[in-house]
Amino acid sequence: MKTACPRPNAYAATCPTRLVLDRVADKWAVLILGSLSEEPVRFDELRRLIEGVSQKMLSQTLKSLERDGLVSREAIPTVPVTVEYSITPLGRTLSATVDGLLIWAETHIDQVLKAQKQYDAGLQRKAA
Amino acid sequence: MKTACPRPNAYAATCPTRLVLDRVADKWAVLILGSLSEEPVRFDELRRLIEGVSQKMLSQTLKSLERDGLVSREAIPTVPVTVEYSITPLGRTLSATVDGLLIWAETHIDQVLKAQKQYDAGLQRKAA
DNA sequence: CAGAATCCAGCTCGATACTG
DNA sequence: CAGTATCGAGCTGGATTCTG
Repeated sequence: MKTACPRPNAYAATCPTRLVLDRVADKWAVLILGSLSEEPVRFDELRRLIEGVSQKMLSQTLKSLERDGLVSREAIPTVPVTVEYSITPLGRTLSATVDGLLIWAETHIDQVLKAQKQYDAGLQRKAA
Repeated sequence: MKTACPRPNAYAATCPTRLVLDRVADKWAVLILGSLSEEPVRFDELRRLIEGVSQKMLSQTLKSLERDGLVSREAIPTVPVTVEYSITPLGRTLSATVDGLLIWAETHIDQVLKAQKQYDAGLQRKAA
């Protein structure tokens, strides 16, 4: 707890750490960042790439990401308009950090699943 | 994309990576894990420590964390009962990973805030 | 193609009250 | 102290429809 914005109680509405956490907590945001890691992608392409997004959530999330400076938007004046989204350098550093989490998930999911089974089994016995 | 559970499209309901992400996305879960990092803490103590939790969310989140094997619960048979929650080794590895995110937040929040200002300023001009 | 706007079903979460 | 149970307001997000 030696940082300017103290953890773990950095969640007061006034504290901006919360803002970042909320962003990462957003399923679609993480997915979008990942999809843009290799190259710029168009709106509709993203829609197909990210299975299950509604166009509302896609548009909404892209707008937030752009506002946060994590993604940049470029409208190319073709007919009809083409819009390319790409990840910014800032977004890339965040993405790298999030990757740490994904790796944790992949390497520890077995333990989590096992713990769940044991827990549920314990409840079974009590119920009986 | 060389992992067993492919990213970024690891979000299908069947894919357990999602489960972990959802856990991390949970504000209270992160806060609880942080609060337990030093030593075991009792329920009511947690309630005071974590400003703004309802006892419902605290109880609910603790239960999930316990089920996932991230937190362990020990009931001490005093009168009235005392219950101590502590972080497990598994929970500690997750917490360490999440810390990376918190550090990112602290070191980059300035850039994010600045980007937001610029974005909002841009909208202003259009509206005018 | 790239969105904006509207409508509403469902789930989350806080508040409140009660229990062992 | 350590919870559980219930209820309702509010927000989230999907489906649908429409525009430049």
